[in-house]
Amino acid sequence: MPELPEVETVVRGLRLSLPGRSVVEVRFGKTDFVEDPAAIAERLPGMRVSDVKRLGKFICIGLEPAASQVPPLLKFALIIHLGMTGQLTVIRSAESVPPHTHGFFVLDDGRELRYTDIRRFGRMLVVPESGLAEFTGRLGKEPLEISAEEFRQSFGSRRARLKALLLDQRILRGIGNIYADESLFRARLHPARITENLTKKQLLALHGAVRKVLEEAILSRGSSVSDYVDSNGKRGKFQLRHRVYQRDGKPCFRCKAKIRRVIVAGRSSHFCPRCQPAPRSRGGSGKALKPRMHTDEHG
DNA sequence: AGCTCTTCCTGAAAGC
DNA sequence: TGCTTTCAGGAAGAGC
Repeated sequence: MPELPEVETVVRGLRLSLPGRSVVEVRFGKTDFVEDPAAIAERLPGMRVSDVKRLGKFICIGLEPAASQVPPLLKFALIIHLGMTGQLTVIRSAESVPPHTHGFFVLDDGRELRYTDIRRFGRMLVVPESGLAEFTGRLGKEPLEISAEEFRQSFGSRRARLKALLLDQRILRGIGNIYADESLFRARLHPARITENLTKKQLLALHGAVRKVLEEAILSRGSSVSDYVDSNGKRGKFQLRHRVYQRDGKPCFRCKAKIRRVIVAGRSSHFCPRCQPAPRSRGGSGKALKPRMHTDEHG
């Protein structure tokens, strides 16, 4: 599944191909993942790519009028979310088209940008440049940019489970199931722990673990667990370095205990029961925190 | 506020 | 063997 490291890898690849190129033609297959496909097909031809950015898990392709006599007031961005199985590739137009390819952006150099998405959980839309700030404002902080202090403020006083908060794009943008689980393992924190119960030290460990996991994954060009490929159609390698994700039943690399999988916050969550002790279970090395028997039901 | 359930969609895998 | 059911999951929305 494309998360921050995968999207970052795709964006870096697109940056080598797209800026300076103009869109000649747009075609769509199925369009149920596209917001206003007719407008996109009408507005993109003649536009030139100015830049490619990543906003969390969104890919943001900046477009400006290619003809110099047109006032550059009409800048906008094509924004794409890859969902679960989305792929964005740049390839010569003559190459064969894989199944489930539903978006074609023909470029002026004999190549085209293609969008392939088996399950069509992805999203595609255009946003005028004037609306980009609002779009970005709905998202949380970049995990690779947030400071330890900001991280502590965002997480410190919440009662939700750690896993739920890590996946919440309004708090941090870009983390998905893989990197949530991998970060929690490295911080030695159970996914179901209530965030406000964490010590300062634990929050700092989590902040560091998130950064480190994401940076390592980017260096490995992302995780290819199902359909993920980069803009050249190549798979990533970080799946070979996963320590808990989809390793249930296998021994923990650190302590040999069997990795377990449970549902937390509606998502399958993989963890080591020994390295990441469950909340309120006896067993942790004794901190002063005693689990409460009863809590008030309403809030 | 935060949890669970549902919806979207397809293909793989499990069940019968 | 072959058909049917279940599951997986990012995100958004409903309902509790």
